[in-house]
Amino acid sequence: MHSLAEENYLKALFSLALEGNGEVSVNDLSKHLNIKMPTVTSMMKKLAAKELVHYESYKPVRLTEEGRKVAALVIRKHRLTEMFLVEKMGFKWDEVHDIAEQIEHIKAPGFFDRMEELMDYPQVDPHGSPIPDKEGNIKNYDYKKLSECKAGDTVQVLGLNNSSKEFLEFLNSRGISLKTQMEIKSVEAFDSTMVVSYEGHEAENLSLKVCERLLVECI
Amino acid sequence: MHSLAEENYLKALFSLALEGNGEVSVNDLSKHLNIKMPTVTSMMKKLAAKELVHYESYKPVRLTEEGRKVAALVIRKHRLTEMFLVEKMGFKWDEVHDIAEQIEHIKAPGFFDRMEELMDYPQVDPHGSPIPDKEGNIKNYDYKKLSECKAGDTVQVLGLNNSSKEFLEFLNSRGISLKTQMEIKSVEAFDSTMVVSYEGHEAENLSLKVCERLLVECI
DNA sequence: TTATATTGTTAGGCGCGACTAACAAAATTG
DNA sequence: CAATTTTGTTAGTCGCGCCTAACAATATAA
Repeated sequence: MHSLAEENYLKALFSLALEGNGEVSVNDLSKHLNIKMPTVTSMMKKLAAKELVHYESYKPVRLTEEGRKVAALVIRKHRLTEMFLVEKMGFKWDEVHDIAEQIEHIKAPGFFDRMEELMDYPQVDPHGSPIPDKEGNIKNYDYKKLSECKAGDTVQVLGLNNSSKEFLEFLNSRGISLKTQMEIKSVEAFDSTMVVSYEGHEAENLSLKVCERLLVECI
Repeated sequence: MHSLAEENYLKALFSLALEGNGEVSVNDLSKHLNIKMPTVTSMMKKLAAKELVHYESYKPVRLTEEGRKVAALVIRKHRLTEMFLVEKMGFKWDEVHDIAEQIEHIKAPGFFDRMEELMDYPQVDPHGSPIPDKEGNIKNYDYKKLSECKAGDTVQVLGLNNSSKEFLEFLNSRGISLKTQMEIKSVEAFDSTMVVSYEGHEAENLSLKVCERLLVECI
């Protein structure tokens, strides 16, 4: 079995790999986890010895197939938990991350399988991120960023790029959630700010930073 | 905050104290936790420094008021979790211990409070043990052991003394659960074995070992 | 292309929570 | 009460996962 620390490194590698081309620098890992570089280096050696990562000195790190699977299974537990907390326990989407962060390390596959069953096999978590299956396979939706759409498009919010507490609170304050449908009224040429309208909001300004974090589908 | 190891020591102290007079020997702790004595000694020093136990060399250990409270709050989390797993997630009473053993260390009071609310403030866990309140107070039911009853008594099972997997499986095999009502047909003078009858079981033999572990109320 | 900045590694240390070996105190018992 | 057994402590070690200080490699810029 893998330690809590190992699981966190694998999870970090998984998500950083998604943002880039699959290769992750020790530095990025260090910053992402808030752990000093020498510690990261030595953990990379350990994970390499366990064949969970490909690692050579001074080269970026890649997950092995096995490492990717382990990471995906932790992420599965995280996302099932988040969904369960929202769907079955009445938490808000901005309250679930920290709890899920702890529960994802519980060693009891049946517990998570039971959650899944009780929710009738959800495909995504409360932030629109896909839930890996028991084998660690992830269905890859490729949503557009809202920022890639153009004036006149009508879109539906289906996911978030980076669901920090601050971003979720911003969305709450604007009444935006998953499934919200919006029409792009205009895009400011200078700074890419968008004016959008949706249920109860006639003309809301969304900065580029926001538009890049909203994942949508044109409808 | 207290480490996982510390919480486990406190929990062990709490339950061993209940079995005796409140004093627990290093040896008992060591055996109960499956941790060698020197390790226990040094943890006692650490807990004493944190004022969670009263400890002097070569003397038995007692929880302080604060230590008792911390232990009770961990037990609260354990028992709420067990109840939630059974009531809301459909697990059997003999499946929940190991999962609860892990979840009890989650640091997220709101999570457990929400469980409690969803279950409408249960008073006992699936094995009949009382659930401490948020302040760590435990309501003390003093049930009788079945072994203390006599032929002719009619009793209701309300709790278990020591709910090991093996004992729970034994009870399952005999169709005995919480709330089961039984009449004591006879008590064998030689070895205290009881013959009891209950729903669907005309004459079941229960050894002294079993009768000492069944907590009942005469009705 | 050399100087500088950034990134990564090595070496050594630390606290935690476990361990063994050796010894000391207390309890039991002959 | 003395011998023995049981219980408890001290001293020292170990792996884990973190750290800092110092140095080395690579990348960037002058």
